[in-house]
Amino acid sequence: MLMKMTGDNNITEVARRTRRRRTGAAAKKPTVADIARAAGVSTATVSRALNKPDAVSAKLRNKVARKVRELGYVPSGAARALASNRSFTIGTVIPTLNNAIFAASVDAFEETLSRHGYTLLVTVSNYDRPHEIEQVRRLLERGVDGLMLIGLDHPEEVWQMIERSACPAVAIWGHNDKPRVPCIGFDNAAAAEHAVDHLVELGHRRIGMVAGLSFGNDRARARRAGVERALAKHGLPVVPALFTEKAYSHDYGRDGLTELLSHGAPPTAIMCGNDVLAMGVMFEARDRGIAIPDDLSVVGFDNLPITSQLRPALTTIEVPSVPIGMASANAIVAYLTDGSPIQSKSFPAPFVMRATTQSVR
Amino acid sequence: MLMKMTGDNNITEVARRTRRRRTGAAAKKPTVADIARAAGVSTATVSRALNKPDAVSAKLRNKVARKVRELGYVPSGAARALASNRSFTIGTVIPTLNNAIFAASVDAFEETLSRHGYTLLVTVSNYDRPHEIEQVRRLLERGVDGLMLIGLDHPEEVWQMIERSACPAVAIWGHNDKPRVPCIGFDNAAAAEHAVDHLVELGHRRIGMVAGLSFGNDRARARRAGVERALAKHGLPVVPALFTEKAYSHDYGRDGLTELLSHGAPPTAIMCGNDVLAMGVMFEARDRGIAIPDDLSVVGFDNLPITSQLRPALTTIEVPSVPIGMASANAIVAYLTDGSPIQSKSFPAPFVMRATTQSVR
DNA sequence: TTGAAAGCGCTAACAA
DNA sequence: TTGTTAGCGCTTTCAA
Repeated sequence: MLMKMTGDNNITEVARRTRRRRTGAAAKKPTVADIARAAGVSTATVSRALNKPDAVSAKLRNKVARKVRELGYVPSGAARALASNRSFTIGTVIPTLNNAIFAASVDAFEETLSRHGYTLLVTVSNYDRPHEIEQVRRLLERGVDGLMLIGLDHPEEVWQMIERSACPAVAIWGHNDKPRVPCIGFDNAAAAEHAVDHLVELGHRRIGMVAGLSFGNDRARARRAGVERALAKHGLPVVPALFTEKAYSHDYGRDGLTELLSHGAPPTAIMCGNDVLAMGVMFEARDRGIAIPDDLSVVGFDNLPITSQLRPALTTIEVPSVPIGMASANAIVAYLTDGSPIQSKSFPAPFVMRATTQSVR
Repeated sequence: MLMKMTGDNNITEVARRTRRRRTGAAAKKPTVADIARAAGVSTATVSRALNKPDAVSAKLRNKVARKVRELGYVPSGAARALASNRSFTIGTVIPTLNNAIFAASVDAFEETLSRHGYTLLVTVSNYDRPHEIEQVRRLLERGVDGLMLIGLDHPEEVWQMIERSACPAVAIWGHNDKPRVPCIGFDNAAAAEHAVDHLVELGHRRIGMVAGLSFGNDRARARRAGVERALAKHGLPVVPALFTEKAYSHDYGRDGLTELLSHGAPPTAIMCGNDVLAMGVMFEARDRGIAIPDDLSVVGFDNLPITSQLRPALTTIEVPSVPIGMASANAIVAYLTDGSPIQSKSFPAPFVMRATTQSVR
């Protein structure tokens, strides 16, 4: 501390040292300036060598590359984001990761993003709307370049924040003619409707449903609506007592069956809002000695891997979660790369006929 | 463009306008300076009002808050990170989200982080080591404040990057006396060993294993090691033909059983590396008419929700994935908040005895 | 193809 | 308690 320096430098140096102390005395991480100095070029050249190599002569490019390696230089994402207004980061808020179908989509989404140099910021809402608003706000603060949301059912505040921030967004899993943001998904209602058509063809007339919770969940609602639409189409009654909504677990599925069975004229076929509920129904039926599909037909939704292993194997609907994840990531990246507008898209959700459905006896 | 201005201002203004055009002509997002001006205070006061409200008089605090709302101000995470050297972002690289157990941990991890104002950056390695290195590098570039890794088996480069960057890290799911970074998990080997003890107690002498792939996977390796250790302890032979490693799917589990069955003296009990493999074994046994547990005992690992619903219900080992996720998030946050060192911790992994194990007949 | 230099928006040291 | 101001490390004009 005894060295002499000019006033200005002194202040600068003190500040610099103070900062360093905070970081932990030790390693001063190299910056572009350090690389530039070591390579005998300007910081602009270093930046260019790193980001648009073609704009730099091979000689300098190599020299820079060598120094980067030698000094163990790691660019600062924050500085880069601040200067370029791009974070190479995409945000998402999903209800929960603890659901095989969401996880598969997110997995595919991340993988695709990663391939293009983007990192995924994951946030979960727990199906809580205020919390979702908060999460979107935070993602926007973090400066994400794009946003992915599950479904089309979001608080107005969410849409507004997205619009104000001009952040490109895509909603997945849903399907709608005039969504607030482009939507890459499939037609939940049509898929459910088609399954019921099949049941009706088999001769079922008393068809019930153990649906997923529809509040704030447009997919669950669409599936239920599809069932009701099909019933109406076939001139069948929608018996309220034969429709119940349950949270996502095997046990709730069991409860669902118990509930429908308590009706004077129980259903001969049950459409379920998802495979987990359908499995719950199957388990409860098994424990009650109700034979599936002889006494009762059951249809699931999602086509989880295990459903094909059960006996009887579950008839269900395949959800294109991986294609959706990939397509939405690609759409966002394309938009960010060359401005191609994000197009809504609907994937097919094939009906998977297996062994839990049979002609009514 | 006909207005006059001084040389210096001119340059500045042009640059400013150019930037703005890139962003999309329209909305000039407000900055601290705008808020400061509107509220008639300094930028420092705005910053303080936002970050450490107690350091600002109630009057100014309110004034600032009002202007923030009025102008729709959203702080820039990048600028904040650059200036403060903190991103309030934690990174993780997991093998895949498409695995109920990881997903549950990550879900709990994120939730806990979120509660403390942190956002989770998720990255997946797909069990690919070079890719994992790349992902860690990217997370570090993004300036994460902390890192969460699955297991203790990582490329040397990963450890080095973590050390060089002085980024606090925690490994989860594993257990080891001298891990490279603190480890919050459970003793996979001991849990597996305990399960085998149980099998031996039931009189089993020919015990096989359908293990998970152990390459680059210390958990799978530990589970296998635990089984071998238990066998040795009881003076039982480790028959190589009775040990096989399989990837994560029901079908591979089926293959595993087929393989062990081809041995002259097939096992009377099979320990599995995870529940999915165990279910595969059960399904294959069912299809072959092998009665579980009468003809064959089976033990899984993970205690997936569905295992309790199967008949017979699967005997397995409970993995504390949610506690692990929460504890590791809390540990990182505590470190970041007040420097409390991250302590390794091992949770119990209880043996869940159900109906797939029985005395050898 | 290269360099000089002006910011990007914020925080924090220091002075008042 | 508040204001001034110097950066944080990078990108991107603009000029050469």
